Amino acid sequence: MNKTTTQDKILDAAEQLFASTGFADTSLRQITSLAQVNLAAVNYHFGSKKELIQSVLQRYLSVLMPRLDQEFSQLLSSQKQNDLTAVLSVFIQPLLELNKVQHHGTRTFLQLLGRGYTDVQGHLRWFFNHHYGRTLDKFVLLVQQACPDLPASEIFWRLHFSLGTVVFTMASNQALQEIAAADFNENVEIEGVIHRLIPYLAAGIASPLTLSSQAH
Amino acid sequence: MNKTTTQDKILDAAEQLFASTGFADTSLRQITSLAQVNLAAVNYHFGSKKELIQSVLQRYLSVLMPRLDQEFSQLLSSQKQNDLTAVLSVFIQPLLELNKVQHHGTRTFLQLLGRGYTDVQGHLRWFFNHHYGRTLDKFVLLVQQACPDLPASEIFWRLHFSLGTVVFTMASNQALQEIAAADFNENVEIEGVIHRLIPYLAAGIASPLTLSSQAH
DNA sequence: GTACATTTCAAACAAGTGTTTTAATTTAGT
DNA sequence: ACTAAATTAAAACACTTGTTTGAAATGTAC
Repeated sequence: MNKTTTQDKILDAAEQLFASTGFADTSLRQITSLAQVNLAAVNYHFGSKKELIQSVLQRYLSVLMPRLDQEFSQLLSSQKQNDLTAVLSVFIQPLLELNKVQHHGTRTFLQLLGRGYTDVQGHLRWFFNHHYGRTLDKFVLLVQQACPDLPASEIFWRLHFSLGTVVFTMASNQALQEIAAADFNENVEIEGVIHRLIPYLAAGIASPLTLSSQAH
Repeated sequence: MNKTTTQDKILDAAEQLFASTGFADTSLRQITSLAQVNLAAVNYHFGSKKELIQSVLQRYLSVLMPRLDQEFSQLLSSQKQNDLTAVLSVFIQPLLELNKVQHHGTRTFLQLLGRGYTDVQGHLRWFFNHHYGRTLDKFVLLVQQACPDLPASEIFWRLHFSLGTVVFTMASNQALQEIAAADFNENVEIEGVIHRLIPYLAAGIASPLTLSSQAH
């Protein structure tokens, strides 16, 4: 048979357009046109555009987040002192395994994540925290254990700095890849970007407290 | 007298709405309504929404960029070896002086910068590079001098990581400030955020090359 | 094969967008 | 004060958006 349902055709087309153009700048007509499906099918199967967006993200999050949660728990229960690079490296494998759920799943998901935080500030942030807040708490705890000298507020800021790095890099991933290819003859896959990110993030998060940063 | 022209009323209202809501999500009717000005005035005085956006940014960039350019040139001509933190710290004073051009000018401009890079990918990027590419080149050169061990391609990636940090932090500045105030009783001004950013960015950019990052 | 529920389809809807038009008004020069 | 230019104003334009409607088509169970 191998028939893909209308729902799946919509999800596939939507995630592709969302990743490359953003949520707000992708119209339902573009999606249904690419999916070769009637316009009304989106509202019939998903209810609204907002719910379609959440469904697209859920396909990845439902695979990724339990996997991450398990890794975090395992690291938390192990007695040995975890250094920051080890904690951050936990993301690598689960992220790369998203390539199993879709062609270029890792790249697509990370781009979607970037779009999710830059395009819409409201309902996606809530959606994510509401569903996966517990998992996130475990990660923060691990970072705090790895950086015992940093006050919680400083960690808060630095983790958001890091979120910005990841989100922005992934949202503009295509443009960056093109520039890197043109200027440096580099052809970096998404895996390469991840491996470049980890040391950068680890160094930033663990940077020593300075007088100027403490004063404010 | 003290009469503010229609153009200025539009610019003031526009920058305020653009900063808090983004360029795409702010309509001309919102702007003209807040400015208490006729809708057609935008097209009459600025031509189009796109040109209005550029004008809003220009008010700040025309002050900031020549100032930065001068600082960069000075640092380049000085013979002593500049360390990365010193190079990054060059931004602080010129940025804070934007408070002279407008109330909360620094915060507003940085938020606009964030919106500029996340909302629209196309014409603002071109606009910025076209007008201020030379200044940017000087900055990149200074960073390369401060990090002689890093290959140019690695610096390229890390500077874009850093751009992401700044842009994302500034775009979501309001939300972050609110969380920090609620969770840590912290009331951090934009100046405080800048002083927290510098050590984080410096550590990330200067982080040592690792085997894993070199392999990809 | 008939009855029922599910899904598809073309069309229209209501609301919002940036922009243009045309006339009225204000401002400035002589 | 008169004329010409610059500005403001209300209205309409052309277009896109997400969503809804009601009829046709398809699938499913008895």
